[in-house]
This record gives sequence, C-alpha cells and structure tokens, in this order.
Amino acid sequence: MSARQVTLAEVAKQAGVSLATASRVLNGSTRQVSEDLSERVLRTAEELGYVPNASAQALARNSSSLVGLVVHDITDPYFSCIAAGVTRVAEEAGLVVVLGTTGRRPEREAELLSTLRAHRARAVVLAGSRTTDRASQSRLAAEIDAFTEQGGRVACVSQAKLGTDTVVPGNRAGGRALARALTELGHKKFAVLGGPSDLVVARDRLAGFKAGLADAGIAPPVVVNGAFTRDGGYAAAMELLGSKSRATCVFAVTDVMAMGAMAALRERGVRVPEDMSIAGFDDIPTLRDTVPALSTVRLPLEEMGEIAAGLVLDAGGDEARTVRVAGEVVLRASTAHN
Amino acid sequence: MSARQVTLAEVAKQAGVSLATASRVLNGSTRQVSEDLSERVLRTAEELGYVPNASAQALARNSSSLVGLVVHDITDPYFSCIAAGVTRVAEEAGLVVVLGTTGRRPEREAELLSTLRAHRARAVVLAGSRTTDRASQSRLAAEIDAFTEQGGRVACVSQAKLGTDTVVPGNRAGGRALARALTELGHKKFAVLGGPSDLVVARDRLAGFKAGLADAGIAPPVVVNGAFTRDGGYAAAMELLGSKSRATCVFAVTDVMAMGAMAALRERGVRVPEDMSIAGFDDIPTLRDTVPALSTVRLPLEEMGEIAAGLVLDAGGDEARTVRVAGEVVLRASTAHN
DNA sequence: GCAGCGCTGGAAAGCGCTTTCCCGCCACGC
DNA sequence: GCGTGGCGGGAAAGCGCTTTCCAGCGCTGC
Repeated sequence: MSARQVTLAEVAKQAGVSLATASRVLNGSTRQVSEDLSERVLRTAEELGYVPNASAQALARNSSSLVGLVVHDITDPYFSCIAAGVTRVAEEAGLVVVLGTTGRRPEREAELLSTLRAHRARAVVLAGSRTTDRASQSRLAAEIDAFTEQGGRVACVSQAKLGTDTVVPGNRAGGRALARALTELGHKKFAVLGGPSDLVVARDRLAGFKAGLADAGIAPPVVVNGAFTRDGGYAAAMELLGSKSRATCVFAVTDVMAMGAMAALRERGVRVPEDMSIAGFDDIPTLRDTVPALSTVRLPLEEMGEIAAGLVLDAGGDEARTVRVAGEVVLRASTAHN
Repeated sequence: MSARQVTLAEVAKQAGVSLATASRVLNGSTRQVSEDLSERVLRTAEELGYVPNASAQALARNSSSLVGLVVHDITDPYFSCIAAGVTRVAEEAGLVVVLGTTGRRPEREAELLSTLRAHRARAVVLAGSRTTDRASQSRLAAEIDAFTEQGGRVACVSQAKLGTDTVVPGNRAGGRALARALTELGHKKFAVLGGPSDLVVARDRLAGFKAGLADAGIAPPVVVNGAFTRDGGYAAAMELLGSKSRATCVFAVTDVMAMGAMAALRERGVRVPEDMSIAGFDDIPTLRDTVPALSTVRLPLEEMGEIAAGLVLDAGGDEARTVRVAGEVVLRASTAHN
C-alpha cells in the first residue's frame, strides 16, 4: 500500500543520467540535451509512471501553477459563467484553478487572497463585487499589494480603481441604455429593485438607470433595496407591491433578482408584462428559457471570465489595464408597451 | 518591488529562536514550546507579516491542503450546486478547492486526476458522470489507483463500483417513482428524452422510469437521446415532435434538458401541460421559478456535495463507503391529468 | 598548432519548511 | 550523591525539484 511516489532521482538513476539532465528533459529548460539521452529519460519516465511533484517544482522555481478565482457564490449563474471562462483559459495554459467562495462576506475576500498567497498562486481573478465598506476594502487592498509584491498578478471583474487589471462591464451605460429603451416603450413610472446599497455593481447599474430616465425627462424611480439574490428580488418586489407605488415597469439590477421578483408578481396575481413590465441585467444563459422571456442587458459573462484570465496570465506591463465590455439591451417579452 | 517573501527563518532569527521552535509554534506540532518563546515568535510573525509557504509545507509534510473537484461544466447548475457543497465543507476544514472541468470529454477526467496527483491533492471529488466507454474508464481507474496509492482519497458523486466512497442519488428509484406518479395522473403514452446512451446517470434514470411504467402495466416509452444539456433537450424534443409519437407526457432525464424541451414545445405551439405534460429530474434551484413550474425529482444537490466532501475528508476505514440519497418526486404545474 | 569558444553533462547548492535526533537541564528516587 | 526520566530547545537532515557553476570536448580562426 501507499507505494512511494516515483521521483525524478529514480528516473535519472534508472536511465543512467544525472538529476540535472533528467530535469532538463522532463521539464523543458533552455538547455539542450542530446537526442539519445533525452529519449532514454523520456522512456524511463513513461515506464515508471513518473509524475513531477508540483509542490517541489513550485518551491524550486518559486512560482506555482495555481490561479485563484474568488467568487461570492458559485451557484449564482453570474459567477459560474465567469468561472467557466476563467477555467477554460487557465486550463488551456496548463494551469490549475483554485476556487474560493466568500459567501458574500467581504472579509473572506482578503482571507482567501492570503491563502492564495501562501500557495504562491501566480495570479488571481477577483470576481466578487466590491463593496464600499471601508475596513474590508483597506484590508483587501493590503492583501492585493502583498500579493503583487510577491510577484502575483491580480485582475478584477467589475471594479476598477484597485490598481489592478480590470474587466469592466458597462454597468452604468447598460443601465442608462436600458432606461432609455424602456421609456421608449412609453413607460413613465419606474421602480428599481436595487442590490445592497454598498455593492458597487448595484450602484452603478442604478445610477445609469436613473441617468437614462433623467435623459428622457422622467421622474426618478422608486428604489427598493434587497439582497443580490433570487430571494432578495422576491422580497424587494413584495415590498414594492406593498407600497403605494404606481410604477408600470420595474428594473431589477440582476436577472437573478428579476426571477425572484417575477415569482412575487405571479404570486400576487400581477401579470407580466400586461400589468407590469420587468427587466433585468446580465442575460444569464440558464434563464433564457423562462416565460415570459426576460428583457435585460446582455453581458458576455463567460467571455469576461476569459478576458480576466487572459489579462492576469499574460505578464503585461506594469500599468493596470482596463478592458471595457459593453452591455447590449435585449428587449423580450417581459416588457410591453405602455 | 517584489519584496522577498518573509520566511520562517527570518521570523526565527528576529525572534531569537531556532527554526525548529518557530516551526513548532506557528504550525502546531505535538511538541510543547514555553509560553514566552511561543509568544515572542507569534508576535514577530505578526509584525513581519509572515505567511507560510504552502508548497514548502506540502513538500516537507508530503501532503498538501488541496482538494480536487472535477465537474463537466461549472455553468450547469447541477454541478455548480454540488460544487457549492464541496467548497463549503472544504473551506470549513481549512482546505482549498481546485476546480477542474472536463467539458464532457471523458479523457479529461483522467488528465485532471493526474494533475491533481502531481499537486499531491489530499482528496478528490469526482462529480462528472461516469460513462461506459471502456478505454477512458480503465485509464480513469488506473489514475484513481495511482491517486489512492499515493495516499489520496477519492469520492464519486453518482456512480458506485469504482472502489471509492460514493454518494449515490436514487436515480433508478427516482425514475421509477416519477413514472408511477405520472401514470397515476392518467397518462398512458410516454416519451423520454434521454441523455447520451453511454452516461450511467442517464441510463439509470431511464431504466428506473421504464420499470415504473412496467409496474403500471404501461407500454415502454419512446426514447430519444440527446446531449445532457439544454440544447440537447431542445434537439431531442424537436426530434420527438417530428416523429409520429402520440405521447402525452415526456420525461427529460434532467431539468436542464427539460428546459430546452419546453422551449422547443413552446416554439412549436405545443402547450404545457394542456397538450403535453413534461417532467425533469434534479430540481435545480435556479430553475424553480420557471413557468409552468417543472415537475421533477428533487435531489439535495448541495447536500450531496457536502456529503461527498465529508466522506473524502474524514479518513474513514479502508472500505468504500456508499451514502444513498433519495430523490423525492415533486409534481408541479408542468404535468397535468390526462 | 594552439587559444578560445560553444555546447553538453554532472555535481551540488539551494528553495522554505518539518521532524528526527541529540543535548542540557531539572526533578526525582534510591 | 548520583543515576534516571522527562522535557524544552536547537542542529541538521531531508522533502523533490531547479539551476548555477564547472569540466570536458570538439571546433574554429589566426
């Protein structure tokens, strides 16, 4: 039992070459090794079933093949799509993805980063949306610094200004364009189901939406805040229905929240879109088959993950790069003319 | 730039103790260290911002804090739910999850296992459904052996008989119970949208369903196979509609496939459930708000992930343990009396 | 013909940590 | 008084790999 792992030394001995040569053959150094030695080593390694010890390599090279990915909740399709993009790129590059989940607790983000630093991860993609909470922000900033000083790279999805590479979806612009599209449908009174007030993504989408309404000379919307989840959308919608709002169209800052909201509306007998139009944001693929089909702002989520991974893996210059990704308004059956 | 990482040696020197003592203090060995030395080390480590080098630890201890998780597609809510369960448990145990995706290519599973072995992962949860393909099966079995011989533990979700710990959902029983429930609604002619014929999960659910129909003395269903995805369900449903089948109720072996199927039906003007009843399997949380609500067999997916992680992390005996998880038939609006 | 160069192979010094020894010290028992 | 354990501390030997440095050798160029 527990047959000791085959080591490079054994391969070298068996093949009758030095450790150095074996290492050079099996792990592609710049140095040349003669044809026959090389082949002998390769064959022996194959025969013995040699698998290099990644920890030892990481230690010797002072860099590992780990890439971190930090999300709030992997069940949330928003994150799982991004995760798919990140893993695809990482795996193509021969790297391995470490998945960390925060459960939406901001302080977990810094903890995870520290763990990732311990593992000498060569890069990290931070996909969890940033909050405006002071304390956790500065703790996080410190961890990011420590991480980059150690030679690691960090990319964020969704928020700039951390001095890192960033993939920025057009939250503001998307919200604004959506508002415009909805006003063009004739709606005059709007409500917004917003996320927690300290979430940057939620704020941006809301701000953009308000700006769009203002463009059209329409009164600001009623805003009800709720958690950034299906249940948050449900609760917010319920609260909205309980109020005396006369809105004919509601914008949930997230598709997932919109799903919850639609459930609430259904429960209360409010028909969508006849009695109330509703729109979301993200265009989650898994949710595209819902009835009525949800109007939303499409974000290329997987692609965003790929871009983030790309940024973080290709060494790049010293300056923080920012890639903007546009959202595209998609009007479907959940929004009607008014 | 790139300030060298603080090492244990530096902490030890700074604190005026030996390397051994510092190690003992900071990484809890069995040995005692006197109060004042201990405190001095702790304080110095804190001041210097010491973070242990996980690779070095792994190398020295010959075991890492990595747990592997292998899925087909993290975007698929089935897998992301399981992933959530696994990560929760792993993180609570202070371990780190490595996410590998196969993209549904069976050979990737063995590759990933080999990578995980290189990283000396202490355990792996295989969530991707097993196929019946000979070649990849034996390659996988070999990798599993290699992995366990090296001291790692392996657990599977959904398939037994690999000599590993396993979480087995009641695919067969669930399919059977569902069939019974549907026949009780009065349906006499059934169709099944099955997965690829070599997927064990798909086969089991189908077999159970057939058995259930047989119990009720009903003719075997028409079976149309398709990919284990939304698009697979869509395509299979289209094929079914194109045939001369007179089925009044269709069972898609997966909720995700059922979603695709419902889209197909809608497109062809077939009303659910008036013209056709439809049921799925899994009860994916994200899909619970669809209209009409999908009848299905509920599986506690996150819990299954937790159980698998639990099995794989708690050393356990030598024997392969099997935990059975029952599916529960949930009839909703997508199935009507006939 | 010989200095010098480029190239390949090997010896060995780490990488940062854990852990086994070993040593000195103290309390104890006879 | 001295032998015995037990215990806390340190020196040092690895863990498996990479990489520098050096040795040897066959060539080229003057």
